[in-house]
Amino acid sequence: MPTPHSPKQNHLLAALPAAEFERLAPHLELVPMPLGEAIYESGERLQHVYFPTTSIVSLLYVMEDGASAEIAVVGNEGILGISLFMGGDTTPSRAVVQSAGYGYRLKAQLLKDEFNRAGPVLRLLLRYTQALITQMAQTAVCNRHHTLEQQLCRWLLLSLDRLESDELTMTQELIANMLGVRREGVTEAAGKLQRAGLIRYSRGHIQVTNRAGLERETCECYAVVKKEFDRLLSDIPLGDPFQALALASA
Amino acid sequence: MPTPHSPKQNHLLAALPAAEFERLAPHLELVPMPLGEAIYESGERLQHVYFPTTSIVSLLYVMEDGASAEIAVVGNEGILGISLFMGGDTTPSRAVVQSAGYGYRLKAQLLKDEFNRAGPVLRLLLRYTQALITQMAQTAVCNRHHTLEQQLCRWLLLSLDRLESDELTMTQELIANMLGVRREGVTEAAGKLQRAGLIRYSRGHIQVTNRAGLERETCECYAVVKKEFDRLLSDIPLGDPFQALALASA
DNA sequence: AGCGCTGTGTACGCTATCGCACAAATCGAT
DNA sequence: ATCGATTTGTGCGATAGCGTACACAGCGCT
Repeated sequence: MPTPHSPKQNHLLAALPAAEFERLAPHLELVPMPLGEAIYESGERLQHVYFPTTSIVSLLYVMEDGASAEIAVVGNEGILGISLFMGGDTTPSRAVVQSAGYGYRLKAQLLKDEFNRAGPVLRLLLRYTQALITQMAQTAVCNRHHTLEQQLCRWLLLSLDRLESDELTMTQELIANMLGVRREGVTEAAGKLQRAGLIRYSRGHIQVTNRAGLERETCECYAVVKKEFDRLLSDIPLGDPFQALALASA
Repeated sequence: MPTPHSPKQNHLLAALPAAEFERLAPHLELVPMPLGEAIYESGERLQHVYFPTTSIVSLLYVMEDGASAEIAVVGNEGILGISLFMGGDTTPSRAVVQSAGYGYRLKAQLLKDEFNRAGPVLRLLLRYTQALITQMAQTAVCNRHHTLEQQLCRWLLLSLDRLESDELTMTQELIANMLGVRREGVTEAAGKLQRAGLIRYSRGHIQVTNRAGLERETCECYAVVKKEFDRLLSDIPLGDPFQALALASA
C-alpha cells in the first residue's frame, strides 16, 4: 500500500488561497528526499524550491575546517530556498536531508513569478521567513547559553513537530553533526534521557516515549520558536497582511 | 559646529531611486539615539522603523534568566524593524543602541505603504533582510565553534565597519553583554589584543590601531558576513531583482 | 585632597565540553 | 555461524569559559 501523497501535506501550500494553489499545483513535482542528500550546497544557484511533506531538512553552515552547525530545520511547515525570493539567489548555507521522506518541488522561475505578483504568496512566504529568522536567532542564543542536553531536547522536539510519528531515524553521529558537537557528547546526553525514561533508542532509531518530559528538560528556546511559528503561520487571512495581523491580535 | 546630517548617510536610503527617496524624505525624522536606549523591546508593536546613520544598534535576544546574546548588528548599512514588512509586526528580539549617534525614523504605516507598492523599496529591503539573515546564522555558528577572542575580533570589526572612525565608545561590560559572555572574559581577551598591539583602550574607549591584525585574529565568520553584505547591497540596479542579480553575477 | 563611582585586572576552583583512544554491542551479508 | 561494518558506550587528560571574590586604577565631585 503506497503512501498517498498530496501537496497539501505541506502547510505553506495548504495555506494558499484556491486561486494561487491552482496556478502552482500543475507544476509541483513530487520528489523523494533520501537521507543525507544535499538539496543545495553553499553558494549554489537555486534551480528549484522545495516544499517538504514527510521529510525534514537541516540548514547547515559549514566552515573552512569542516566543522558545521545547524542553523534551522525545515519540514512540512516550510519551504527550502528562501534566498530565491529574498533576492540573493544563493545563500552561504547547505541544506541536507535529515529525515528521509518526500517533498514537492517547483521550478525557481515559477515561484519567482508568483512571488512577483505581490499577492498572498508573497505575504505567506515573508511571514514564513520571519518565523525562520526567529528560529535562527534562537539557535544562536541556545548555542551560547544552553547545555548539550537541553539542546538535544530542543532538537528532538523541533524534529518531532515536523513529522507525524513519535520516532526518528537518526544516528547519534548525525545528530552530533547537526548540533555541531561531538558524537560522544550526544551519546552521553541521550543516555541520560533514556535513563530518565524520556526516549528509547537503538542503532539509529529514536523513539520519544515521554514528550512532556522532554519539554520539561529542554530550554525555553523550543517554546519561543514554536510559539512564533504558531503565531505567524496559523490560519489568518492573507488578504492584507497588516490588517490581518491587526485582527489576529485584537 | 553641528555635524551635518543627511538621510543619505544611511546606505539603504542612499540606494533608493530618486522617486522613492523623494516620497519618503519629507517624512524622515532625525532622532538622536543615545547609548543604551532600547529602540524596541521584545514583542513590542513597532511604531516606527529606524535608519541609523551614525549609531549602531544591537539586536539582542534576552532570556528568562536575564542572560542575553546579540544576534546581529545594525548600523548605517541597514534598517531596524524588518518584522514590520516581513509580516510579523513584532519580534522576540530587543534592539539596544550600542554606539550613540543619530538615525532617521519613519512612521510604520508609511513604510508599509511603500513596501506594498511592490517596487524597488520592497526589493531593497528584502535583499537587506537576506544579508541580515546571514549575519544571524553566522552568529549561531560562531557562538558554537569559536573562541571568545575570535568573537571579540569579529565584533570589533563588524562595529568598525558601521562607523567612520577607528574608535569605539564601549565598556568591556557592555561588550560582554552583547556577546553573551562574562565581563572578565572580555577583559582577558581585550588584554591579549592590546598586548599584541592591535587595540588600545581605557575606560570605555577602544581604539583599533591595527585593523589588519584584527582581521588575522578573527574567525572566518567576519569575512563571510561582510562578503554577503557587499554582494547583496552593492549598487546593483533595482529594476527587477532577479534580472539585476543575473546581470550582477554574469 | 579626599571620597566614591565606574571600569579594569587578577586569581582560584568548578564544570561542560573537547579530543582521543578503544571497548562493546548490534546488524547485515556471506 | 562468522566476519566486518556501523553504532554506541566509556574512560581518560586537556581546556575554555564560568562564578565568585576582591584589588586596583582613573575620573568626577565636593
